[in-house]
Amino acid sequence: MLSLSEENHLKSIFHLSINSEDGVSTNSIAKNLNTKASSVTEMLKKLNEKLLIVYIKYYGAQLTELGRKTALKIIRKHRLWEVFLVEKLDFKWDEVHEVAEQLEHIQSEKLTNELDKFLNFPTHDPHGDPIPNPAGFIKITPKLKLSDLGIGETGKFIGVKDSSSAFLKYLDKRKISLGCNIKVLHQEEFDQSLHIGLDETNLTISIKSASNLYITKI
Amino acid sequence: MLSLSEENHLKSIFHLSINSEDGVSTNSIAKNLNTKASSVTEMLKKLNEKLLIVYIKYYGAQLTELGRKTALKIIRKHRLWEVFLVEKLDFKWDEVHEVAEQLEHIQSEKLTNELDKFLNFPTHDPHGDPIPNPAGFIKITPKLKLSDLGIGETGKFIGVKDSSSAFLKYLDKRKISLGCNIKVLHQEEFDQSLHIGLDETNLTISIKSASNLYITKI
DNA sequence: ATTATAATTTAGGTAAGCCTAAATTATTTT
DNA sequence: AAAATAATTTAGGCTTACCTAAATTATAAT
Repeated sequence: MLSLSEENHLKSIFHLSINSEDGVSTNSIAKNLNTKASSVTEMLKKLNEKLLIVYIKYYGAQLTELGRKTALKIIRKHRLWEVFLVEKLDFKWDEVHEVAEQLEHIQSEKLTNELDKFLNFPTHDPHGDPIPNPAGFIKITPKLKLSDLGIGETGKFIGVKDSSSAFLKYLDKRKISLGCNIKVLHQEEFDQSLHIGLDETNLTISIKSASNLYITKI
Repeated sequence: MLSLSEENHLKSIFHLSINSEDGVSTNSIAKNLNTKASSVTEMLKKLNEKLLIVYIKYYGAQLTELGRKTALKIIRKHRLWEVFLVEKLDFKWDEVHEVAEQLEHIQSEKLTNELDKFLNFPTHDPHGDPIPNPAGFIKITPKLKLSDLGIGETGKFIGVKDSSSAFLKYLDKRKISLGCNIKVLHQEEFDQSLHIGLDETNLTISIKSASNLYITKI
């Protein structure tokens, strides 16, 4: 069983290593977790001992396969709880993070898997990030935005890039809600705005808005 | 903000002071929390400093009004999560405690209140214990058992006393489920068993089973 | 290639929350 | 009421997870 701090360090290393081959630096972890580099060094030694990372002095940390799986199990919980908060408890997308940061540390496989079932096995969280399976497996696919679709293509709305409350209100007003299917009907030439079909209705949104919407192709 | 350990001590004192006027003893808390008396003494000093309890050396601890409200807010969360686990995630009544012990420490008033709403403002947890309101107010009523009802009276099934899996299976088989209404139709003289009405059906249960079912009168 | 700067680690300290063992106070027994 | 026993507190240690400041190593600049 890992401590809260150990779990947070693992998660941080996972996120920071997404876009880089080599070791995650002590400083970047410290910045990410709002602690000091010396505290991180200490923890890296411990995680190395526990075979969760490979830590080389002055070089940085890399997750082992075990560490990666462990991180992804925490991330799985985080993202499932986010879905729960938004879909069942009417949280806004920008309100979920702080609470999910706490909920992700609850230890109970049964809880996680029952929650998954209750939510109907969602594939993505409200920010469009994929949810790992129970074994900590994840398919990393580049995030697709609505603006990436061609004319005539349809996508399922799975998340937002910018979750400012202004943007969320904008979506609410237009009845664009998580999970709905959006078809790109036409693109204006002069400002690239998109005409889209949504359930029974059609509407127009700016290219800026469209590039804020994450989708999966259907 | 209280630490996990502070919260657990408060809760423990609350539960241990239910049936006694005077101070809760150091030893009883230690036993309850699986720690040592010396650790408890330390904590009692701290909680006393924080005005959550009144602690008198060699006498024991009593909750202040603030401490009581604080304890009840934690208990509110515990019981709401228990309802969630049983009603939404198909946990059995005897599986919920360990997980609820973790969930009760999540800090977010919004979360607690939205959960309450989502569960439709339940009044009792699956063990028949009342759920405090958001301000930490609780109406303590003696637990009523089905066996306490008179002939012709109806009660709503709100919890079980013994939550052994044998008993839970017994209830499942007879389709006696949380929240259903039970009317006492008749009592056999020779073994005190009860004939009860339940939705469309009638059935007979032993007096022992009846005294295991908590109800509220309707 | 030195030197300056930045990143990292080490050394040593602190607070929380636990522990054991010894000392103290309360309670019960005789 | 004194002695024995039980409960409680105090004293002193330990571990985890932080911290600051100093020392060390890596990297960039001249």
